[in-house]
Amino acid sequence: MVKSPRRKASKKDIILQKAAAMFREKGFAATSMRDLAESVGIEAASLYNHIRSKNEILEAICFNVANRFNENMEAIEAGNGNSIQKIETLLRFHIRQMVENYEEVYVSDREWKHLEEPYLSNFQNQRRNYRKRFAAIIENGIQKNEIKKIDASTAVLIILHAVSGIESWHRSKEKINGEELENNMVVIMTDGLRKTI
Amino acid sequence: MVKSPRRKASKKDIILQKAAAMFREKGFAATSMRDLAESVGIEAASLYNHIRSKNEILEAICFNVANRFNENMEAIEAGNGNSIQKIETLLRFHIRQMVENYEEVYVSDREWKHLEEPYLSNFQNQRRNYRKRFAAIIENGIQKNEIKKIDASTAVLIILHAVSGIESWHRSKEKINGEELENNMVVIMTDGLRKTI
DNA sequence: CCTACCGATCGGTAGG
DNA sequence: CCTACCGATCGGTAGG
Repeated sequence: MVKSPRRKASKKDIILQKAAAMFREKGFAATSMRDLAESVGIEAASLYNHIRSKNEILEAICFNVANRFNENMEAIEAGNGNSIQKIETLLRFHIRQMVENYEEVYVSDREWKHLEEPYLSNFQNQRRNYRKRFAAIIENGIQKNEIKKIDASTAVLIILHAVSGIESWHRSKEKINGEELENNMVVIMTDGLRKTI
Repeated sequence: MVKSPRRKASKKDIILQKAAAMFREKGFAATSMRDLAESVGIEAASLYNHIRSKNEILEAICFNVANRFNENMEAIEAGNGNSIQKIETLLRFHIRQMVENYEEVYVSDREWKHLEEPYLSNFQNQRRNYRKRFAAIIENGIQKNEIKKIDASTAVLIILHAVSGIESWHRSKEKINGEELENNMVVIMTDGLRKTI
């Protein structure tokens, strides 16, 4: 799903994919290598022919996701459009990532605390950097009078966390349509709840 | 902090408080009873004179929080005010709980998956019920033409998750003032980002 | 509240 | 990729 097309999923890919599903469901610490091995269909010891350690799996998941978001941020920064349009594009990207790829994204968002140094610091820095760049877009919009005078960091916080809550949806029976969800969120975030007309 | 005044904090209270801090920091599964005992200042075996099991601690934290939120919801449902006012009151309650009591609230929000049956189902039911009641307030506002026609469940999702992200704030050096944070969030959620005048 | 200890399970390795 | 196994650590109990 995340991998480039044409290439077949290797055993390592399968392990990462199953691991993301289990880490999301039970959490990193509560998932044992024996659990994971069973879901892959091999013995626990055999996992170590494909990965070096349990932590390496988490690193692969977290940095895969981080790279994807960073690339998208660069594209948006370089693109045209006013600040509201940029925020809308970012918002739609986040939502789509959450819907299409939600196990990886969810794990990266909630389980990164279990990374070990130096990966932990590296990841935290990337996170901080991403939020700053997001806030800079909002601040730019405020200066240009496209966005009302709110605290940019608070707005970033709200947007990022609002989107990361999509999981509760994803598994609901209603199975809200992805596009409809996107549009609803965009309206609420950009225009608020209150009826103005 | 949560306890009724006048009564001194018992050893059990101290254990629950330290546990909330550690569960938030490292996660439930990654916190050992030996870790917890050390932070309380006794041996691991001695914890069991005050609590029955590790899971009982999590139960106490989660249901304490759930009860507080349910009581507040009842008060708001029974009170007067239009739908926007009710939502604003709910929002402010959530934010305040998160700021003043955030270790307990955070743990209840992120670690409840580690509850065991029958507590797990009980907690999930209360959660679902709470969200339905929140959505009902929004739907009522839509009918009365106070709120624009958005999907009420999506709005609840956004609001609840936006607020639960406050933790990243709480520990930031900026130490944003609680009241200022509240006002910023209320404006963004009710009026959106776009400048309308 | 402590010392001493239990069986179970953990992440990971040796050797083939 | 498996069998066999390691030392460490886990939640929890017995007995005082």
